[in-house]
Amino acid sequence: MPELPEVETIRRTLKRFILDKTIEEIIVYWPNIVKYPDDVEEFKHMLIGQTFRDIKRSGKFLRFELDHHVLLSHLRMEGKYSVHDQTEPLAKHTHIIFKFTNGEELRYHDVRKFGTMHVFPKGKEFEQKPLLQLGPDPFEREFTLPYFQEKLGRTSRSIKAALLDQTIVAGLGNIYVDETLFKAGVHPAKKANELTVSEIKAIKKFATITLQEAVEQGGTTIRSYVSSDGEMGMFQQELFVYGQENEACKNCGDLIVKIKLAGRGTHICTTCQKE
DNA sequence: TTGGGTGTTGAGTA
DNA sequence: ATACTCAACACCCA
Repeated sequence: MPELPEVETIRRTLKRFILDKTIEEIIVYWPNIVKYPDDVEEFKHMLIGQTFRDIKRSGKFLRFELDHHVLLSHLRMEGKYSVHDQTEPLAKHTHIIFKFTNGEELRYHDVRKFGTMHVFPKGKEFEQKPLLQLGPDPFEREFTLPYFQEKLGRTSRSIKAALLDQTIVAGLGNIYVDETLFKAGVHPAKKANELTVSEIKAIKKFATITLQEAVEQGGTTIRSYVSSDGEMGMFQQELFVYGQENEACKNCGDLIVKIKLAGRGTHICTTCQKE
């Protein structure tokens, strides 16, 4: 569920709770979440005794920086972090616990168990999967018009599929791709390499604006997303097309329709977004 | 009741 | 290279 704005909100709220906290013990109830190292005991060994120094973000990945290692965490559809006193009862679907030396603990909760974690020595995290192939997010300096033009010009896939491709631009998911393409007035089925320069400029501009505004609103809560202090996002009030099927387009009044594209539910106004 | 859909992504196939 | 299906898993709703 979380896309860039939700991950960024989680990053900011979680920082307040875990910086300078030291890991004393780790409990893993669902080992499949730990992708690297493949041995869970080694995963624990690399982190125990270390202190959280910072939390950063790359696209939809959280990067927990400790003294000597970095924990990469991808929330996929339903991953959540929260901090509790160790005496509080565990919620259902809590799969990994990082116990601190101060009696608190960081809990990873994930109803669908799709989330992933990787641990690498500090500085090595960008040299291998999963960050190696990740493109820049719209807030990074590398996300320039020439870069974006070059990437889009090299694929005949739909612009929807291209924007969901995290190696081209990181951080957009199904909600923000649909919102971006609506605001840019581009039909999601249009082939990426057939877009005009002005369409590419509009997509770039509205992707950045939409993500920025969603960060300012604390993300989008559709069903289950809450940040690490339990707060819901507010950006769902600002959605133009996502989840708005059979509602009137806020721009022209025609009905928003939902189609299937790139394997995903896709929301469009067929008047504002011509093929 | 049950099957299809869900804010993600990777693998396998043609 | 791309598109399509399936997989991981649990829950919700028509």
